[in-house]
Parts: sequence; structure tokens; C-alpha cells
Amino acid sequence: MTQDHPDYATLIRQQGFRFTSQRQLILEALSHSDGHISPEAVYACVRQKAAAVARATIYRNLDFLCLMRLVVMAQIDGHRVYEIAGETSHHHLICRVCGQVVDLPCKQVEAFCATIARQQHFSVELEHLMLPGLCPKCRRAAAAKHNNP
Amino acid sequence: MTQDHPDYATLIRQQGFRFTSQRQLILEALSHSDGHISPEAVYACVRQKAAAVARATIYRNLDFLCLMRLVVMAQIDGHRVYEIAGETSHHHLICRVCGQVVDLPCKQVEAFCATIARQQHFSVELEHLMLPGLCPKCRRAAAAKHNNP
DNA sequence: GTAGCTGCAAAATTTTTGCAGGCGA
DNA sequence: TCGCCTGCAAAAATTTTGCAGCTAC
Repeated sequence: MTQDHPDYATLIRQQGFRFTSQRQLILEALSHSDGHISPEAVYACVRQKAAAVARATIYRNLDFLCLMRLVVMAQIDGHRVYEIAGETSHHHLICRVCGQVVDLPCKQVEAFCATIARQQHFSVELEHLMLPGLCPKCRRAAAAKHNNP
Repeated sequence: MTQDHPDYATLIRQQGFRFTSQRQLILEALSHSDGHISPEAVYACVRQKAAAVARATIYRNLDFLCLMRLVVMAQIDGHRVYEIAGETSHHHLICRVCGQVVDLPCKQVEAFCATIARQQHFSVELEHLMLPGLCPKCRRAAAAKHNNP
């Protein structure tokens, strides 16, 4: 692939906003991290390339990019994490032991939401669901420990 | 009903911990609030009856009560909320417009988790899921507005 | 009596805001 | 040039921690 992401500059400018170097660096940080990244980690990453960028700029632009729908936010254990939008799946399972993140196909979540729409007449709006639990590996480990304490 | 909650004092003492007046007040605050209540709101509520209680005590005991499984925590919009455990449903839908909270039956969530266990071999551990969206009323309002802008 | 618990205060963490100046289009 | 955007610094909001003393059992 010659281009693994949309033309962010154009997308932002079309909305009447500016494509600044800070926004570019933040988008790069998000693109290069695989998965979920905290505001602080984005800050650290951006600072490696531009030491003068302020923390406030990171926060303001993560909000901005969410509004632009270029980025999505989720919560892990009460902390915000961000991710480039439009990738494979917006939903994930996260192992509470090893921290591994597994994709949860949209289809499955949509089916669940459809059930809720039918039964509760409530239209769930999920852009980034994260469900905690045990991955297969840690689940086996926990079971083994339980059998041989 | 003569008693609308378990005997918390005994439950706590059986585990080898102490049932202090502060813990009682916190449990009362949680019992009397219908639904989800923030640490700050618990603090305000407790202070009405005992002005000397420290904020740190609230936080420490909300953690403690969660460990005891007498209380469950959830996140609304990045903020912690607490609720007495063992009530009807641990899962809720929350309208992002009017804030209304609707029960989401455990059965439905369990079915969803069962699907995930089957397909991803990942055991989801959810004690308090909160899904944002639109309640039927706000959904209709939004639709009407869309048709007559 | 003793260990768990509390109040107080200070620190830590995370995020927001005001303002003067800079820079993209 | 215009006004969106940024850096800086300070404030705000929320939660955690250290420690001396208190109290439930």
C-alpha cells in the first residue's frame, strides 16, 4: 500500500479548519501506535519530534480529532485512550490479567444493539466499546491455579 | 418488607473487617439514592449527617465496599459512579440527551457474553455495563427535528 | 490490647482554561 | 490579513497517600 491512511489534511481543511504540524504529529503518533494510546503517551510521542508542543495542545486536538471523527475515544479502567477511527473494528475485548487486546467484530455488537432496540426501544450509540475479561490463555492459567492451589 | 437490604454489618464483620459509622453512612447514602451516585455526591450526603468525615474516607470505603462486593462501580462519561450491588440489574442504558437510566436485563447481556465466549473464547467479566444512546422519547424528538429542521 | 480505620493535609494525576502572540490559508 | 490555533502557566477536578491518633471488637 502506498498510503495507509486517508488524506487527513484535506479532510480537516474541507471542514474549514487548519492542518497544523501539531495535528499531523498527533495523527502520526496515533497511526504508529498499534491500538489504544493515552493522552500522555501521545504527548510523549509528539514531544520526541517537537519538544515545544504543549500538553494542552494534545488534549485540545484529541478532542478536535474526535469531533472530526478521525479519532475515537474509549475508556480503559477509567482512563481515556484514543485510536485512529475507521480501522477494522471499533470494539475490543481487553484481558484484565495480561492486558492483551482482542478485536470484537462490529457485527456481534450490532446484533446485541439490535436486540436492545427491539426489546427496550433504546438506540444504543457505541463507537468504541471495551469489555474487560479473561483471554483464553489467562483463563486457562486461572483455571489451572484453581485446580492446583 | 421489613428489611430492604442485607445485614451489611454482619457481612463485613464476617470477613474480619469493622463496621464503622462511616461505612454505615456511606451504605445509607448509596441505598437512598436511586441509581448511580458519584463519590462527591456520597461525600455531600454523608457530610449532612456527620460533618467531620473526610473525603479520603469516602474514596477508601467505596473501594473497600466494592472489594466486599456490596457495591458496584461503573463509569459514566469518564466519571465513576457507585451503586448498591445485588439489585435488579447491574446493567443500564443511559440516554445521552436526557440522562434517563433504563435497566438492561442481565439475561440479554449474558447472552451477548455467551456469544463472545463461543466465538472469541474470551470470558467477559462485566459487573456493571453502561451503554450510552438515545431513549425512545429523545430518539423520536431527534427524528422529528430531522424531518422538520 | 491491637490492628484496622479515620481525619487531616499534602501530593499526585489528569484535564481544562485564559490570554497573548503566532501562523496557516 | 483574519481568525484559528498554539504555548505557557495557572487553575480545576478528581483521586491517592503518609502519618499520627482513635476505636471497634
